[in-house]
Amino acid sequence: MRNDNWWCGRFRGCGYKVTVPREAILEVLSLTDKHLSAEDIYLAVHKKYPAIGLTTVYRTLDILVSIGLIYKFDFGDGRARFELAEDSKGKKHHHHLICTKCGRIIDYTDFIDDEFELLQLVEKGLSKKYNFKISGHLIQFCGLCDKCR
Amino acid sequence: MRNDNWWCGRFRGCGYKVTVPREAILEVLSLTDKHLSAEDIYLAVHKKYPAIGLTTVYRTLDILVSIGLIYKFDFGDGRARFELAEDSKGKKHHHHLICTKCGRIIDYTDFIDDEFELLQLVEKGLSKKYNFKISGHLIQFCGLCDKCR
DNA sequence: TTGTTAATGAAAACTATTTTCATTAACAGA
DNA sequence: TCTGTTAATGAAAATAGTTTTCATTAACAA
Ligand SMILES: [Mn+2]
Ligand SMILES: [Mn+2]
Ligand SMILES: [Zn+2]
Ligand SMILES: [Zn+2]
Repeated sequence: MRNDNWWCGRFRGCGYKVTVPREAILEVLSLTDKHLSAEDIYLAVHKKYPAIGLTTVYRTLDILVSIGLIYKFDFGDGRARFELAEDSKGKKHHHHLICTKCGRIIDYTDFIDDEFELLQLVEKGLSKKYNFKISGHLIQFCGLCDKCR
Repeated sequence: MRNDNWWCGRFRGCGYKVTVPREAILEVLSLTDKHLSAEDIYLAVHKKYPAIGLTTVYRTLDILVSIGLIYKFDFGDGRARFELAEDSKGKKHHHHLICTKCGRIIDYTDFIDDEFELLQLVEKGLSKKYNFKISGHLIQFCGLCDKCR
């Protein structure tokens, strides 16, 4: 049992082994506030561990999404982007503001309480009406940022 | 001036010619309530006009998105999906409920007024705080549909 | 320490989408 | 209606993100 990072428990609990690539990938994600693509992560990880392959990055990201440690987003630039889920560290639940010109992403938490209140109401209503088990939501605004408008 | 469909005006007004492929693609989109992929549209159009190519479908969809006649969505299945914008015909503004297991998409308009009210508030606040010119929003819920839960 | 088996990396495959380029058709003006 | 200009088109090739294959390696339970 090499390491006792906070994620090892969740990882082993789901039947996955704790490996060097997996730890390296999670470290990269936990040290940034950006929304990284698989290749971004590969390049960052590559600096410290040049032997880790892009395939492993993709595979690990799939697992991390499936066990809820990270979120996967599509911001319309043709590649998936990832960010650590909020429950673990100091991360707060937030939504996104996307510049359609330069691709800049802003995390915002303003009005999140008002949004949460409405989300509760809507989720409840929808799950009853459509007999849906709702597990998540996506809210984002798009437009032009201060530099692009 | 061959045709006088409602979209011809908008089309010519933006400097685009009205062509057989463009009309065929818009017809397919206006006759369905589904969320079609480029290939879906290509196949549908192909039945009536076998000469129309997939490339033209992609090109036309790009234009239609850029002039606001259709919306482009990513529902996580690896291909873009399209649907007619609401302002033109009997279409109402709506949001989406997505089954993560079978991929089913449900258009819902329930609570849309409450959502709209909040969106107004949030858009106003965000555009002031971040000096963003907001042009659109995306709201969707994901979970398991009645058949998959 | 060892055996089992999941995890890995390189290369190839896959797939949605875009680009290239020669040909065709829309339509403004005559 | 006819014609010239030029945007639009379709086939094929290229691109790029992601997934699959398969032989090798490493995690970890015993
Ligand atoms: Mn974020
Ligand atoms: Mn819809
Ligand atoms: Zn911008
Ligand atoms: Zn379903």
